[in-house]
Amino acid sequence: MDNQQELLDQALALFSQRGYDAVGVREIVEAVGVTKPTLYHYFDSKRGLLDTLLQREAGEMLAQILPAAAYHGDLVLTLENIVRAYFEFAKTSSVFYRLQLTMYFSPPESESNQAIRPFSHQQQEILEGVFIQAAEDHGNLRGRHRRYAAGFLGVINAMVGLFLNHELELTNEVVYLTVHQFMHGIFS
Amino acid sequence: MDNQQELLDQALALFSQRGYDAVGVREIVEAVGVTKPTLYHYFDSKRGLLDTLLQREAGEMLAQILPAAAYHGDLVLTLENIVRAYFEFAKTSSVFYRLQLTMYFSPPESESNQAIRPFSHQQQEILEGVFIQAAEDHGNLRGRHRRYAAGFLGVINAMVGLFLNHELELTNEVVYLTVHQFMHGIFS
DNA sequence: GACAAAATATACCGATCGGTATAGACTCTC
DNA sequence: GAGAGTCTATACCGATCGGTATATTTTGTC
Repeated sequence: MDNQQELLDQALALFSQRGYDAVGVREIVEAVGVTKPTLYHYFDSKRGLLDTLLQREAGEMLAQILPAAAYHGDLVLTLENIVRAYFEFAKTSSVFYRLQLTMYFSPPESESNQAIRPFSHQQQEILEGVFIQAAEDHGNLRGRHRRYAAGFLGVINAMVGLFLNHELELTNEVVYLTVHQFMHGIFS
Repeated sequence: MDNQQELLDQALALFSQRGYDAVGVREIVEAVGVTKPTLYHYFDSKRGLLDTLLQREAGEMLAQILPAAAYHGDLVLTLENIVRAYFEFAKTSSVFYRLQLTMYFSPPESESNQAIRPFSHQQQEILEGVFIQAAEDHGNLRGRHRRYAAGFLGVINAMVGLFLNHELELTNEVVYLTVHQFMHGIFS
């Protein structure tokens, strides 16, 4: 009976399936069984709906990743916690994970990308922070935090991508293998 | 004076900037300075325009990557060649690289994703083939080719992503570092 | 220069787009 | 139970969507 939340839920499902631009507000309100003025009562615009949706979902995602990214001297442990947090979120919120991934890689001047950018930026800073802190203990990491953060997120998203296509299960073993490979390469 | 190629060029630029769904055919023909029937004379539909565009650009991309992915017993050398080929293509065709990346991560039921899928599949098979061949020489790689291919492409795209955001130059040093990290991890 | 074919333009199609003016229904407070 | 504020529906807006019927211009061939 909560039309506002139902609108967010259906918008999430539809955006994730076919994309923000390809889904009209008409389709969203019909999926919920309400009319357009109801949507525009809660959200000022289609873009406002997207922003509210992101605040809800991305907020939850960051809330799960942030504590996992606390570095306390053990880089391997921290990276494993991060990967586990990403995998867990991908498993419990796969629909949003897909949307977030799509938006991150959407064209730079698209509304999608502009809406996700603050969230992506926070994500990037969290990961970079880990490598910056770790560089205090391991000098040979210094100055490479940006590349490492981007590469690390790249492999995480690659694994989640396989999972979303049902080509991989996100087990604890994959967590270990992902971090181990990142730290020591594919030969060890 | 070649309207067909100009239409493809402008479509590429616009799709890459703002996305396939957000760009109307009207905008494309206006950018070229022709009218809609001209576009529909060369391409049956907007989707047909996209398909023709992909055939042209993705064909060229694969043509540059395929020879670099020839494995002749030296995995490090092959991976460096692959990374170099990707980086070179990203530098000379950054607009299409962005579009291709966007389409690869676009929603599974979107036209964008469906159009790029055959190309993505070829890409994936090329990379997996390298790791399958290399596993004949290095047994400990066996059975992991899918994860390795996905992860490797993940870091490549992460580096190109930094480049597209002007946060990284794709130098030969980055080629070496990317492959070295993949093979031996961040500590060595 | 006649003729066919390819290329392009004018003007239009129905459908959908995001968004809203207006009014009625529901809920809560006093 | 009167009034205020929230919520929702009917019905509509101008603009744009992808696409096309028709006609005209250009181009190449003989």
